[in-house]
Amino acid sequence: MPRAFFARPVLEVAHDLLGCVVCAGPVSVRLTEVEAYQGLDDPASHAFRGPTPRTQVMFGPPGFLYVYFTYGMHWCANLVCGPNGTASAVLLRAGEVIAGHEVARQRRPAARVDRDLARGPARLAGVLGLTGTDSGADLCVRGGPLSVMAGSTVDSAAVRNGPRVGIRVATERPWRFWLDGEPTVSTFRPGVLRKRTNAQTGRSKLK
DNA sequence: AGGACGATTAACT
DNA sequence: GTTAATCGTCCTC
Repeated sequence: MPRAFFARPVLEVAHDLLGCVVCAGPVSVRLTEVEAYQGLDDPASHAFRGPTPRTQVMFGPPGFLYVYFTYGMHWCANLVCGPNGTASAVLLRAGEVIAGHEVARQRRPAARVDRDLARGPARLAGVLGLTGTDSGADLCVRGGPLSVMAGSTVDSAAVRNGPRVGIRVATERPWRFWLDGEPTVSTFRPGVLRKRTNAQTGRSKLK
């Protein structure tokens, strides 16, 4: 896709990414579920507290890949969107593998059925073979680790949206988008609430 | 320098 | 339905 596709408001891009096809080597995935993160205006975004070495790519121009490591074992992939500097991105949450099944199964041996190959953000990044070394890659040049292409037309009436999965803040923002009835869409799960500790509140010691 | 937590998954009961 | 795995990142002191 041209950079102008990613340069639009992130909610618009998230909606339009459904049905698009992402390709990494021989593996192609048709996107069925994504989430929008609106940078500095979104407490749930990694970019909310300003740029860090990890999130620097989000603060650059749209059309680049942001890959992060989480839970000590998983990679997740985002596409940087919106006007330059807004630090917005779309998390690729799930999709249907439509080509390269053999390589996809090698990359994700734990998947028991093909439906599970790219069901969930870490599985999707895994099936695409993306890791931290791919973060910062340009999506709009040939030969990169990931390319995004238009898929078959999606009926806008099939697009649903609702709260994002697994987050503890900004839970009221309905910025998760998915295709109704797709078996690869992950089930909703609220963020796990944990008790705040003294160290986190910064109030452990008396003043 | 120390510690809490995570845009999750797989393997359990 | 529950929970362990596992470590980079970032906040706090």
